[in-house]
Amino acid sequence: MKNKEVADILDRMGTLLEIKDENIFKIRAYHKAADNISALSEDIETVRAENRLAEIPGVGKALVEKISEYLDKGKMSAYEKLVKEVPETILDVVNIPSVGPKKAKLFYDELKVKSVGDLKKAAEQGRLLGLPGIQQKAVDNILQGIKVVAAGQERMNLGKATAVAEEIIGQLTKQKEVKRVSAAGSLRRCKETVRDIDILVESSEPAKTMEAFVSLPQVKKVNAHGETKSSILTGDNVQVDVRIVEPKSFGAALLYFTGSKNFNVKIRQIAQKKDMKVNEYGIFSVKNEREKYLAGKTEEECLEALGLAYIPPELREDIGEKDLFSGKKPPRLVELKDIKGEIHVHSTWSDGKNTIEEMAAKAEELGYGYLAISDHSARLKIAGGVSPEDLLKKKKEIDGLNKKLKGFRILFGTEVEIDSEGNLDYDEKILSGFDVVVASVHTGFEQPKQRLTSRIVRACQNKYVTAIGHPTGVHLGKREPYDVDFKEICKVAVETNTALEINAFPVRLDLNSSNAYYAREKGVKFVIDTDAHATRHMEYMRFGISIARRAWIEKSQVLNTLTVEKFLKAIKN
DNA sequence: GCCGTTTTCGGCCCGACTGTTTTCAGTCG
Repeated sequence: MKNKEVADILDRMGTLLEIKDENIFKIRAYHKAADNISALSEDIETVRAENRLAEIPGVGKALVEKISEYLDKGKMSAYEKLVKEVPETILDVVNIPSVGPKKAKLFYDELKVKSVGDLKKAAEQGRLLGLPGIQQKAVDNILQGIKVVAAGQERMNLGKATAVAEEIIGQLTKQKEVKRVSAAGSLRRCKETVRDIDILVESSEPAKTMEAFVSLPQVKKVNAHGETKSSILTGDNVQVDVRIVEPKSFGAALLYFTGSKNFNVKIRQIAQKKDMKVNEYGIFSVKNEREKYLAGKTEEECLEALGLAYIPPELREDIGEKDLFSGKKPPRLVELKDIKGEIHVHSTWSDGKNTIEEMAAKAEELGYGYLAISDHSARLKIAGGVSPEDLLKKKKEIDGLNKKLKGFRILFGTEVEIDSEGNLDYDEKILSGFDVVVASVHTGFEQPKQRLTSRIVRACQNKYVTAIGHPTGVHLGKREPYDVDFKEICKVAVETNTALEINAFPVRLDLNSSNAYYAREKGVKFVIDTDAHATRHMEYMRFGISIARRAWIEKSQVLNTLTVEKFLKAIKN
């Protein structure tokens, strides 16, 4: 998939054009096209092969040519030309907080600053001071910004972001004057990764609440501290922004700060057509030059004023949004309470921290009716893979526990290795003994696309394989997904009635939402699993649900929303 | 550079905070 590459190059061009002082709308066109391409659920090379590039929103004749050139030759002449005029390394300068295209241009024009290194030197030697609009404070901010970037302010996974946010929300909620608190931004949309955390607060005493926020124990640095907006950095460099709004604006602000950016643009365009205006304070009619407040207390009320049904935050992205703005009700997406069991958790039989009995007790506590204990197979020695002999003992333990349990069933499962040739780690006789088989790749990530794909395809074709575990192998912040022909895998998964897993473990979140969106369109069935290695991990199910919802997945498309009897009937064999 | 249910030309979403200024530009979301 070259989607990210293409999106990156267009984004870079947008920024370079801005440094060149080009037309702002041209610049925006580049960024917008980049946004839409990175959110694309299909492989852009496929789109190109089928001559459908122009169907991507924001991509017109000129960009079709540039993108095609890049995909064909691996180079884009317009980009090459641009970096001859403006050094590419200036993009890193623009990336420094408090430095944007304008300041980068100023430093380049006046001081020949071409890189972050140049900028650091110039700042330390006092050469920035005295340039138009630059005083000591600005220099300090730039030096601080360079430090933060150096410390690696990457995106964190949804699990970590949720934990940080919920702790702060908990503390803010304790304030007496605080009436309502909600996360907003990409966290509320449940994106797989989140850069910073947005929190919205309704308070009867804003100044007091803001003071409390910037004084929280986890605050390392206060970046901004105002009446309605403050921004802090936590000990581990997570940026948290809090905004305080009035009751009559809470819904409008929540809508606005939840985004996504493009979603907001569309909402405002709809408003304009109806002689209305949308901002974070409310929905207003603007007939005859007079503004009248129409709605703002809740998101529901705001969307209704615009003639729209409620749109869950997870759907407020570019993918699949087309129908949302017609006023039609979005589908009833899968919810956490629909989940009746899961089929991919580990126990002390392999590398899990808890016994089968403890895992089962946790599942019951979560309200499930069944749980498949799917330990690693023999070959994965590093994770304590279960030998064929031990499988018999494990089965016995499960049978014994099941006799004691009422209204709950432990299933005998495995997470079987798909080896480098696509063979499974247990033979057919052993495989036939399991209730469920999750087949996964844990080795040979670097193999060529063709080979990796055929390994997974072969696993799907095995009549005992229930599902493919974490199908793309991504490790957020560590490892890119492996190079597979996802289109082919979806096709075979449908043909063979093999489910694809949405792995809810926060560093995985695999399938991701755009892959899951594509798979759903192709008719793939899903299982949502936590891959828990300890009882508490089973609470990660919520993140898998979020990914499924972002992919527009409904209850009927998720096998583990079925009761155990129906589930076992629905899977292969 | 994109886009069109009044348009193939003339629009293109909106506001807070900061740091620099005496009214605003730049950055950020």
